[in-house]
Amino acid sequence: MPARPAAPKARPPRPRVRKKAAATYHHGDLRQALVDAALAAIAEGGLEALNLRDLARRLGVSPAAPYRHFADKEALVRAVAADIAQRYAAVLAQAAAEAPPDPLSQFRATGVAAVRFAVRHPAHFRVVYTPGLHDHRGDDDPTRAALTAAQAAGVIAPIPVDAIMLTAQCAIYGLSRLIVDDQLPGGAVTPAQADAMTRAVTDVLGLGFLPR
Amino acid sequence: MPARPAAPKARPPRPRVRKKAAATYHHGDLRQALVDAALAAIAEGGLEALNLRDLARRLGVSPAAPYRHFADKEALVRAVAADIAQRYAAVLAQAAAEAPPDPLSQFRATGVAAVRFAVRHPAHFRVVYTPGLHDHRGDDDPTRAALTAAQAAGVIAPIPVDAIMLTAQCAIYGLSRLIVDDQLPGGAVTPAQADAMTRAVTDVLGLGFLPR
DNA sequence: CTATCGATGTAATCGATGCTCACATCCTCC
DNA sequence: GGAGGATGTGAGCATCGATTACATCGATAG
Repeated sequence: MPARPAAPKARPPRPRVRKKAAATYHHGDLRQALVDAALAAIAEGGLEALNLRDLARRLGVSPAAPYRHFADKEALVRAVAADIAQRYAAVLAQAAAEAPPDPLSQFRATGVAAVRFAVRHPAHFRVVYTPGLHDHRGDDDPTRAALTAAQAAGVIAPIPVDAIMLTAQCAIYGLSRLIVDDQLPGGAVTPAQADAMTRAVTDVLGLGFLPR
Repeated sequence: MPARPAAPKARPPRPRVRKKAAATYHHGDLRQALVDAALAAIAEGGLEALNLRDLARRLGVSPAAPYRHFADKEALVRAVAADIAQRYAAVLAQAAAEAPPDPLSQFRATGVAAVRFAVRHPAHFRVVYTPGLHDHRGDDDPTRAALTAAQAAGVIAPIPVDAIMLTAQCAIYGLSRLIVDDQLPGGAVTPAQADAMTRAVTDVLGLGFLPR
């Protein structure tokens, strides 16, 4: 019997990338397909719902195939986290670019953008902040930049910049997480409510470091 | 052959609670023992390292025994989370009781206590704040109480209390999580550094809502 | 005292999942 | 057109959560 029987299993045709057609055996770009599929699976059911066999099944590939591209499950998740981190950073940068240049506007805009991202993509937010999956310590956070510039220009009060930045980072991250983890009184949070909360938080913070 | 052979398997003697001795078969208080063992296992290796078979093994009990006391693994983890939540609340309450009664002191004391708990018991902190495991929305947080009382006494600025409380909660929770998840620049955080950061954050917040 | 019954623990087993290994297939490049 | 590396397959192992039928124990009623 030949190694490849007539009708081994009905499989959906796989998208090809490198060559035109001749669709079988090799996938084309399994690595990226895995990352994309994992992204979708996580968005649906969270990180706990991610499972390599299911991913392989959806891509019409054997359960062992993913291991040709990722050493283990965690490596795949790290790739996914890197992907998410990139989009997240892009969203923040764009928000800052579109906002007026004054420090409070910048600060508020990036804060709102960060919280919005968390509200819209809670599962992705959790993954990108899961310890060990991505390093956020080098993030050149637009918030930091805006605040540093503001103090250099003498627009904000003469308190240690580090303290301000730390407080701002904590408040925005804390708000994001509390919303994402549904741990705020009143239950699930709508996008509009999230925006209002972000504005409230940035205002209170602004009271602290803007001169009056 | 008798149902219970002479030397079935060498097992460590199990602690008895109900009666004096005659140690075999029934454990005594397996439920509590499971919670305690889970607490220890989580403290060592985090929630991912928790596994029912290992727990059963350590307690000298069959892998199926835990299912007599918990419907499934999640039920056990929920019991553990409740246990942690109780200790966490007690720690916060004690810190508030020991601090001077003025609002900033109260606020700072509970903040410091919360962050300290996170630094000392990072795995437990993560578990108690894992979504779905424990409901924190009813937490009568001493911080909230302190701030409400303070505003009632006219000690803080006339800004919406809700905004202040939200900001404070976000900042303290955010700081705790950033430390626990090791996502702050500079790597791992010592208890002393954590205290300093907490004080910095509470001070910046205090600038916002304390009248000047 | 003893028969009974509910509570608790056991043994055996299933199904899902991460991962490995030997082998098959295909593409590229000399 | 042949060799070799890259990629995918199939079979299978180990671990773990969970279930089921059965065993054992302790309390209690008669």
